[in-house]
Amino acid sequence: MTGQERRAQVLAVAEQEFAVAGLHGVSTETIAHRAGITQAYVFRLFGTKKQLFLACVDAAFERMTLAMLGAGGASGLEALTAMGREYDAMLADRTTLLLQLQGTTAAAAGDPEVRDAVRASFGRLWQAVADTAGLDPVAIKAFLAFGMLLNTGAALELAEVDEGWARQARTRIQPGLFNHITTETNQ
Amino acid sequence: MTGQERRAQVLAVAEQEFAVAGLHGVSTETIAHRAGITQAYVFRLFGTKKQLFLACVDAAFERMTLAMLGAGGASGLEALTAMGREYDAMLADRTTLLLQLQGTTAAAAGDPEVRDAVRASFGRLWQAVADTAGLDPVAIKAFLAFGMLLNTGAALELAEVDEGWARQARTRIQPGLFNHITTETNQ
DNA sequence: CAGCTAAGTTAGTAGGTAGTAACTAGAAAC
DNA sequence: GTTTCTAGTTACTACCTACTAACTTAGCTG
Repeated sequence: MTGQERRAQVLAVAEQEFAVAGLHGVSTETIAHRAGITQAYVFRLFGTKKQLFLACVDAAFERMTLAMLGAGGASGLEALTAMGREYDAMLADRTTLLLQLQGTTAAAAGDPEVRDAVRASFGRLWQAVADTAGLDPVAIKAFLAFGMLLNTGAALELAEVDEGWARQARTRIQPGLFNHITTETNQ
Repeated sequence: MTGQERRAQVLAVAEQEFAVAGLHGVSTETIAHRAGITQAYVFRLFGTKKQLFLACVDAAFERMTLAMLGAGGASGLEALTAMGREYDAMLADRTTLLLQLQGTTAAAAGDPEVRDAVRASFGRLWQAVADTAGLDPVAIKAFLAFGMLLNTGAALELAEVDEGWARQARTRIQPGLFNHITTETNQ
């Protein structure tokens, strides 16, 4: 296997592990074993555990950002509707959603390297949504806020909770909502 | 110092540590040392590290829930406005916000004990907001979604970021927004 | 003062942790 | 046909980890 192929494979394994367990919740040994290599080689490929973690988080935000940019073409509300569909499709990809969450919480630890990297990723995502939709800042903010709630839902596995509040957390929001937000906040 | 006093003190220290570093990001030794006792005594007081962590997360959600319930009295939109003020005041209490985030991400690991506890806490918070405001489910959902975004902002320390998107993430949302949401989703 | 209880410590176990240095097998290059 | 590069391993260090059992000290009570 070439270096690039191996790197991609290790990254894929690491993403799954970090997504559920977080930076300190899984060992490099576990990741290496699942990838079928020795732990020492993981360090050869990625330098430090933190760098591997950040590569995973970055990839997750990048996937989400590209999905949002890919929903462009149409403008304004239509673009937001398309992005909503994209975000909804992302619900199936639990790893991506959880990595955003894990990156965000890891950023709270105060390590500037982690914090700055996650900030930058989040900023790019925000900017992508804002540029693609071109709507009122409040509508963009609302859109991303619902995104954060979906991430929470993924972590708590609300899909399998049969209670009133959990069902309400699951209901798809109507795209028209953001149109009303835009209209009302600009009146 | 009595057992109860010591318990409360250890809990306070543990909350601060877990809030920034998460369940696996801080050792019981560190917490014990900061509380001025031996590590062994922490286990005598709380049984396991996980139980101590869950006690911290529980306390954070409980504080938030009580703050929301305390904003009641008025009904409907006025209650939501008051709750918004409460949530905004909570921004000063970074520990509480981050513990919600840490609890949520820890729940992703698949441990049923953690997941069920955090689910229950989150459900109680949701129910408290819903009962106090008594508004449309979509408005409640939007309110809590913005809450999740504030938690994210706390983790990334967006308050000190001087970029367009970060400034938009900081802007207070107008309470009237939720009224429009209620009106529009019920039309 | 004897006995009990509550608060707390000492000293350990058993295993995991990130990270490093030195080595090796095979293929490609000149 | 030797050299050089690439993918990968072995073997290790130094230390941290949650958790336990047995002991101690001080105050309260009969």
